Amino acid sequence: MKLTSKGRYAVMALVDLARFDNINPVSLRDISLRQGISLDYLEQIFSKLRKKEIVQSIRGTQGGYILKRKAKEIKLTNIFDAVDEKVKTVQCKKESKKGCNGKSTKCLTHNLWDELENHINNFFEEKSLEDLVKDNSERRI
Amino acid sequence: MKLTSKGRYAVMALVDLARFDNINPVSLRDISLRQGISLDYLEQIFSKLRKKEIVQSIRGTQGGYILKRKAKEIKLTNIFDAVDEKVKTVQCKKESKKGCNGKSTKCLTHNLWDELENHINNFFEEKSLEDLVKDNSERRI
DNA sequence: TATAAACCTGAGTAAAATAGTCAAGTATAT
DNA sequence: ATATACTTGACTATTTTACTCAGGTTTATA
Ligand code: FES
Ligand code: FES
Repeated sequence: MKLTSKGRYAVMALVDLARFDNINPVSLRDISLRQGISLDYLEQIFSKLRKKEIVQSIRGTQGGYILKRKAKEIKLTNIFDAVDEKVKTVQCKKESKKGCNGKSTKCLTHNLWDELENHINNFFEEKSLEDLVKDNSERRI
Repeated sequence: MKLTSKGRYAVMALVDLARFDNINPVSLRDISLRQGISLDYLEQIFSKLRKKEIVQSIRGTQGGYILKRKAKEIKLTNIFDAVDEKVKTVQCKKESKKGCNGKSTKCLTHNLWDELENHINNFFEEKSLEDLVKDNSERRI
């Protein structure tokens, strides 16, 4: 079970962006330099974040990105959802009555993985971008 | 973030095995048929489980595997550890003072991922094989 | 109005991880 | 003897990841 770079970078970039929230748009180039993430890769990620209305883009010179919603209202779960970093523990289709083994009942471990999925998602639903920015500025004092 | 087949199968196979605990050794062939897991793959998995003393093998005809420890004392975390299904959220080496970005401080999200890792591992440390077997037999009543 | 900064889009690709298979054994109950 | 079942190690196809690359378009500003 591991976190992918895409998810990790998305959050990292947004924390960076959120720290300058509403002062100026932040260019991907700056984020790229500060956080050591490839610019081209960031563009892919921000394209998805924009489509899910987490950030807003401002084109042209002096352009960049700003948050579209308040940092408090952006949960980790929204970010992960936007970049397709999904938690997948069960093998079967949840809606189907069939199990992952192809049989007509769910497998011996289905409930367990379902519980695990909820356990992890709870964590993501609780954390907001604001929390992350705060945690970070506290560390710096 | 997803669970691999190896981890999923390891737990599934052990729940199957634990249900017959100490009556008879259970052959991998039987588990393979009941759970729909390739026999060859099961062999790989049980080789690891044996090395970590979670199961014990009995060779020859009528042979198979039995649990080496009590089901109550086998936690999910032990199983996952045995088959190298590890939870990996941070990118950097935890011991190192360097960050995942190559800089001399930890990145903006390091603490977050560390918390997440603990959150997930807590789940694995709480659940024992006994719990899983019970959950399952209850469902059947 | 020329220019450069910055966003935008889609395709392509190398490397890594996963999910197995395959082959050739050894041990033991019957 | 023989069939059942564990043991071991190598090998491979597929999928996923983590990017790169090549072209755009928009807009502030000199
Ligand atoms: S994971 Fe859902 S049936 Fe096995
Ligand atoms: S994950 Fe540890 S420094 Fe970034």
